[in-house]
Amino acid sequence: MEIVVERLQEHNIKPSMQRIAIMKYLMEHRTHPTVDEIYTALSPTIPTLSKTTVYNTLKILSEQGAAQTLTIDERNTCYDADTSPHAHFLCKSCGRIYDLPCDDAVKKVVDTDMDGHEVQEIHYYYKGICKQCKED
Amino acid sequence: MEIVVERLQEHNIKPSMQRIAIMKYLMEHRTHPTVDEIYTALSPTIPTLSKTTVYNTLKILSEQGAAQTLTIDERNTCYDADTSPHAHFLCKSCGRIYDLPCDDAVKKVVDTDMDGHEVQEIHYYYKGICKQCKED
DNA sequence: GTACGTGCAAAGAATTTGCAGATAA
DNA sequence: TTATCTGCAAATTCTTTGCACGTAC
Repeated sequence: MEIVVERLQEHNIKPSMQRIAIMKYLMEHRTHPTVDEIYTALSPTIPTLSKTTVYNTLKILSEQGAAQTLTIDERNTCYDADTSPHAHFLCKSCGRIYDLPCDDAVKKVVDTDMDGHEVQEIHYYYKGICKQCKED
Repeated sequence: MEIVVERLQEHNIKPSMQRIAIMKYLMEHRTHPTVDEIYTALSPTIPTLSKTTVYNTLKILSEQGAAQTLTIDERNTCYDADTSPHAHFLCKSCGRIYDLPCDDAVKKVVDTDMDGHEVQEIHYYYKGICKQCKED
């Protein structure tokens, strides 16, 4: 619990009850949930929670660097508490998003071929059929 | 003109007047336009054009591999006639999307660390401030 | 004639906004 | 107090759907 509060404070976010719950959910569920998934999961525990607050909170978390916004899924925006450089794989069949290690060679690209642009965010997305779905 | 028709046919898309116009626009404007930009640009020339047709056509182009769907911009989906492997840079200030060469080392990743997943699409997105905006 | 393409209007879904009440330093 | 946070409802925006008409082979 305390680690969640610290995480918020490290990123200059005042730890309200709702924000703690949302940050905590993101840290414990590395499934890259959508706004709706988070809302649905927390609603029973926090009956007064509104979707607006989930939207607001995720926006702040993302802006302050406490979470990452993923646009890999065209339908819904997803969120990830892991802000370290890593790639994502979206399975077109089951919809799951997997984390993938980000090769060092890949990171190097940023320092080289950027034509003078200043890079603040890196998103590596792969899409296809995941191992599990291929086996079925 | 003929090259546009060929491009459609190569991807098993019947070349209607609207489809040719949209494919042509994409091939001549490498600015990664949105549905709205394409619609607005072509409307004067094709007064009866509907946005539904633009949506339909871009969906087909993307499904058939004649164009690429980009989700780098959280607000709008963008389209790119260049389907060869290359990365994209989105400037958070001016909103422009730049093409970037895709390092060979990057492509290699697909064959190695994929945990058995079958990759069908690769999207490399970078975000930040572009050279031009930094100079202003 | 039959299958396909187009475009209007309506529906649907995701997200944002305005604002009033609740909360906290 | 004084800022900020929350949550409802309404508005907005993007995209899809249903359907009738048009077109082409």
